[in-house]
Amino acid sequence: MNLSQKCQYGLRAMFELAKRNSQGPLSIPQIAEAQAIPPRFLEQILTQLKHAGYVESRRGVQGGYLLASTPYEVTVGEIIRLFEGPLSPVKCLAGQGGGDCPLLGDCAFIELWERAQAAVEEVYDSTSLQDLIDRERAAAARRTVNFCI
Amino acid sequence: MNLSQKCQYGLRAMFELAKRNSQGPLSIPQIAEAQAIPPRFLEQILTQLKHAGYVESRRGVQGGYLLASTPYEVTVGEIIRLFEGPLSPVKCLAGQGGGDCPLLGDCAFIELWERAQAAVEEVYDSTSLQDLIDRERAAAARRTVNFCI
DNA sequence: TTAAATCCCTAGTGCAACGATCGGGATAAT
DNA sequence: ATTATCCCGATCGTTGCACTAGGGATTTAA
Repeated sequence: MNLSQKCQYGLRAMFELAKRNSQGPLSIPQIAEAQAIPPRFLEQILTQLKHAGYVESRRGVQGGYLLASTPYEVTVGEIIRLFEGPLSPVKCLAGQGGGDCPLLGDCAFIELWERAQAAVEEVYDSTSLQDLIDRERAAAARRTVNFCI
Repeated sequence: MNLSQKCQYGLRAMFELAKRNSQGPLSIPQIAEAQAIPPRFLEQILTQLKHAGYVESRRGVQGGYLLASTPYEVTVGEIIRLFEGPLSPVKCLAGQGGGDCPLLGDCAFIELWERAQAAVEEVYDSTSLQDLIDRERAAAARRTVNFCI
């Protein structure tokens, strides 16, 4: 069920990069401050995102990180899988070897786990970074209207 | 995402009690063997299930544990919540106090987490122990047919 | 050419949760 | 009285998580 802090930081970093996609590279301190992430920890997270091909980096003065693709192309599901592995509630689904389940074969729960996994995958895989940006804007607009009323 | 081993053991124990509901109390060794659960660990788990009101116990010779209600009345969702707490992917949804999220209020992700939580809740809360028993029987029947063919 | 800003890599650390075990006590049936 | 069972509290080893630290490599700018 639970997503790790690292995964959430990773998503927030990607979100920040997506929001300010046109401003050139964002440095670690910039992202860290905007999204309240410990900077040295963020460094590790960005390295991981880079190795997986989701961001690019520029070194030296004025350097930083950039999205490797557009916010429309990246889904939340991909990022979560990068940090958490398969989105399955139990190990025996995750590992293709079946893990070490002693009830292999006639487990009454497998179908249940598969359905739960499919349900969250539907949500996460159908949401792109751009969707998050759009929703944030919509929420901000709603807040403004409420404030006026 | 992941359910703890303890939670899975708890579900399997409940499932075993449900399957053999009419046979009188099941002892810890009986359940442990049938479901491949370390006996001393199972003891703790059954205690937890008892305190929460899901099972009853009989002491002494011929004692053991019984389901406190019918397999139709208990959902998988309840049991999972007993061991794992709220079915939310992030802390800030789980704690009614909002946890310690520094972005409280204008977080672009909240709606996403709510949707993911609702998706798994739909699956887990709509499955009773009896459903699991029925599905296991159906799966066994399917295997028999395949074997005959 | 030097200096500053930035990313890059490899450890290492403290803590809490998890999975499991242990010892010994209470209770009930025979 | 004996035995089978549950009951309770403590403990223990491992692992993963969240985070910190130190020192190096590049690139731009002055």
